[in-house]
Amino acid sequence: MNNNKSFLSGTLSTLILSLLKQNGKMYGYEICMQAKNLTDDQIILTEGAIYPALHKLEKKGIIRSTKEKVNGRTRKYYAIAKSHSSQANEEIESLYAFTHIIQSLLKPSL
Amino acid sequence: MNNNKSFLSGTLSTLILSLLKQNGKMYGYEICMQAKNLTDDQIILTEGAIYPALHKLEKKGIIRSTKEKVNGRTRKYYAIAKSHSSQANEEIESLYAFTHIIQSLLKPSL
DNA sequence: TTAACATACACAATTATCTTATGCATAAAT
DNA sequence: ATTTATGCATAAGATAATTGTGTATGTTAA
Repeated sequence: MNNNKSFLSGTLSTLILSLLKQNGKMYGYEICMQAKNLTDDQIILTEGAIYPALHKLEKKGIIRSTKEKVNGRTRKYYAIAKSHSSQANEEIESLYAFTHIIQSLLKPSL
Repeated sequence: MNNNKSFLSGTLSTLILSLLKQNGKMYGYEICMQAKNLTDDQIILTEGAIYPALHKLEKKGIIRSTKEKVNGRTRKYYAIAKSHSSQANEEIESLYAFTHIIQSLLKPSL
């Protein structure tokens, strides 16, 4: 990813899991586009970041992939592995909680 | 830092700026302790992370340091450089906004 | 009294992660 | 015909954090 001064650094894989959870299955390019569109171009996930992240998550067994041919182009769909859905949920909740902690640090008065 | 699966990755220097802004001046150890205490041990800033981050911010001119001897121990106080306070504020606001974007991605229903 | 804990800074090796750039390939649009 | 969009992948380099270590002083408990 590239903007927001790279605040996203450690959050990419968890964001991916969150999007996969919400959509069931998605392919890499779709994840990039959805993040971009949902955040009004504020979060840009680059291919150089997203594909290695997906590969790593798959290697860990947290997500699994299936290939599909659509309009002559191959899509590689990813979905959260059933066996790891609770782990994924925990990670997502953990990131959500983290954002609140940061907010409380940044604006302790609120 | 070490817990939260390292979600803090790209946010450390901005968190430092935020704490410095709130407290006027602080020394490294104090920053670690305050982050730990304010977040109920949820955010642990390690020395290996905090000191390089402080040095980098100082090198960039965003913060400045002054040494003070307290109880025989030397403390190196840091404060936001007046010339860079607006830049620091922008960064803090940017991180704050970022946390909201992430939240909207994680829980689009809310 | 001495071992443990707290305070306080710093750095170095390793690992993790992201950026930037590039490459391949097909389809649609201009 | 060329650009734009779709779609995956990898490699080099930069950035940044983890983990471990080192130095040093003050306090507290066994």
